[in-house]
Amino acid sequence: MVFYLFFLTPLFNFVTIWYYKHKNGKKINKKEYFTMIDIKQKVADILSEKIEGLSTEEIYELLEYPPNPDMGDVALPCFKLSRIFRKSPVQIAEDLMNNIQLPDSIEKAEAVSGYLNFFLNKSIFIREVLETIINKGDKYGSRDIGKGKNIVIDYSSPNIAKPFHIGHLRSTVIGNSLYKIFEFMGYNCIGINYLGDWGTQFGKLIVAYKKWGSKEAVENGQIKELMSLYVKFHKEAEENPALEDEARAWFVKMEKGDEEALSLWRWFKDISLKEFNRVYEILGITFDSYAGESFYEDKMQPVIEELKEKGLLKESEGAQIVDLEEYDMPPCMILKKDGSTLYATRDITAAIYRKKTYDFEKCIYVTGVSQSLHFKQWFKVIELMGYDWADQLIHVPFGTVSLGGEKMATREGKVVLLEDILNKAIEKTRAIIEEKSPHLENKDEIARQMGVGAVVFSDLYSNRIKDVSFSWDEILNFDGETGPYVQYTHARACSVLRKADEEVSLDFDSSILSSKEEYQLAKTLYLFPEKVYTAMEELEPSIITRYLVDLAQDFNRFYHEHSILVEDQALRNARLALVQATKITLANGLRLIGLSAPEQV
RNA sequence: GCGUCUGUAGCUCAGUGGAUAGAGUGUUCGACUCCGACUCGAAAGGCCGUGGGUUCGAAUCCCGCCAGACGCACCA
Repeated sequence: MVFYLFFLTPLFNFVTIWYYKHKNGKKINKKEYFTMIDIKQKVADILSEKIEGLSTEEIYELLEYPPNPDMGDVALPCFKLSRIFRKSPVQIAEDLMNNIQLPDSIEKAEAVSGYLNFFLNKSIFIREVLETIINKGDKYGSRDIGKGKNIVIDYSSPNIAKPFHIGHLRSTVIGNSLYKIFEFMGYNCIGINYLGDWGTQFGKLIVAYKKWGSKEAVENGQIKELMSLYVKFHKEAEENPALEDEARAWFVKMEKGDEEALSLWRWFKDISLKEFNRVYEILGITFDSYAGESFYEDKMQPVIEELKEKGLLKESEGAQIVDLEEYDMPPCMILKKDGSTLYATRDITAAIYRKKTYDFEKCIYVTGVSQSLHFKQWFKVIELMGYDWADQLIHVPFGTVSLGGEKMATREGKVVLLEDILNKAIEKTRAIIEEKSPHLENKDEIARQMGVGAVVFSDLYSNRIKDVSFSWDEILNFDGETGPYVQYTHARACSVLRKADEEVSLDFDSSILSSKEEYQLAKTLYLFPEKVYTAMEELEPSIITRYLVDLAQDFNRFYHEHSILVEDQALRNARLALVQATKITLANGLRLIGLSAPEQV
């Protein structure tokens, strides 16, 4: 699927351009054409006339961006062509250079040791890029490839009765970013917070509460009291394993509808939700559905029947399993020997329900990498049930968060609460604002946006599969490649535009923007749609995070080297357009990773 | 033991089979009468874990080994 989408990109552009060119037999609409600029496409079109035996799409795939600006803007490595044409790559590059006819938009082509390097006409390129961005505004980088298609994203999904700690942040922010990215690509997204509100851990909590807790203590201590009961349970259970059986028995009672068990469960759930919602509010994250595990309690029986009917269920050591030995996997357990259900039972049920309800094109699960096998197993069960949409289920794993080298474990009480981190980050930002911009309006809101931004950005900074070691110093560091740096850069661009106090006009002379900083900035701006697309394809928000740092750096270099609000009106107009385009792109990118883009900080 | 993932500058990390492997941070040295210095520039810093293989070409693909993380039936 990934390969398929990748292959489609150039085709999509090609077809779209063709469509615009031929629409109603009229000349193409300039504005529409500019929204589709694709410099590789331009080069591929030129080359395809001279290279026989390769389609435009194949040539497109060969093209790359040179590592160094001195080598041009787009390059064709001729080594692979060498075999087809039985000529040396050097020769091919030179022959092509001498034969191709360059349009105005390409200044020159140079053959250099087996590469054919194309140099764009800078002025035309900058004009096209800036016009595109300013015309499209907050749609710059968006597509409509997902039009009419649904994508379910299952993320955050904290366990009730456990505190929301730094480990939960990753699922929340990665999922939230994927939601925004797919939405930007035209998909209709359904964000589901699959709350862990069912299962044996409630049995444990009930046992602990009845033995060592009290109504008063829970009402006063809220989730912290629940957590300490949970921790105490595991401590005691080490000495007295019979407690585990008691806990399982209480869960069986829950599944059988025992009123005492259920009312305690509801109470614990309410307490937890209050806490979670407070954190989501600080983060500024919402969900379309909070259908947690308990939602599927009355829907599992038919699925178990279905597994039985399809001959997949097998008894083993008293439990009901689906044997996956044939696929080199341990069995997928469906029912425990006491007849109660498990995680996999609910996941399978939920997937079937979601397919029926949302008719998704993809259903994405954002969870820790430690659950990889679990997903592999039950995805296989769905396939064995004969559902051809099994390949639409996608597990998006992320690395483990550790605490000073040790794994965080709620059971042992070793956690850093997310709310504490967010509040500290906000506090720190607030202090900086107080010092640097004491006259700022709504300081509290800006402090929240930037403090949260710092934490979220740092979580989305590396490839999601990497393990992270939590450190207060790192998460509260606002220097270098951080959220505040990018947000600050955006605010700075806004500030210049405010000072200019004039409409940014599209009527500017792009040939004035001739410095290397200006050209480099335009090139980076150009890359944004491609980066967003890759981030979607690879389900990897860090691609956008990285890009934003590059863009902010390029802008700051430009800003440092050149004055924008100069007397020369033509130069001023052109540079303001560049600033406006940067502002738009930074804001769009920040939005896609779930950060605010305040205009003043 | 088996399986999955990770290993790149002192540290944290980027890096589509292609040209001289890049940022940030830390260290050293610089730049503010100037649009917001939470900024910018320069220097130093690399057997890309290791040994083979494939290829015109490998940090990138394949195999072995080493190190670490995470899994491997009644938790989620």
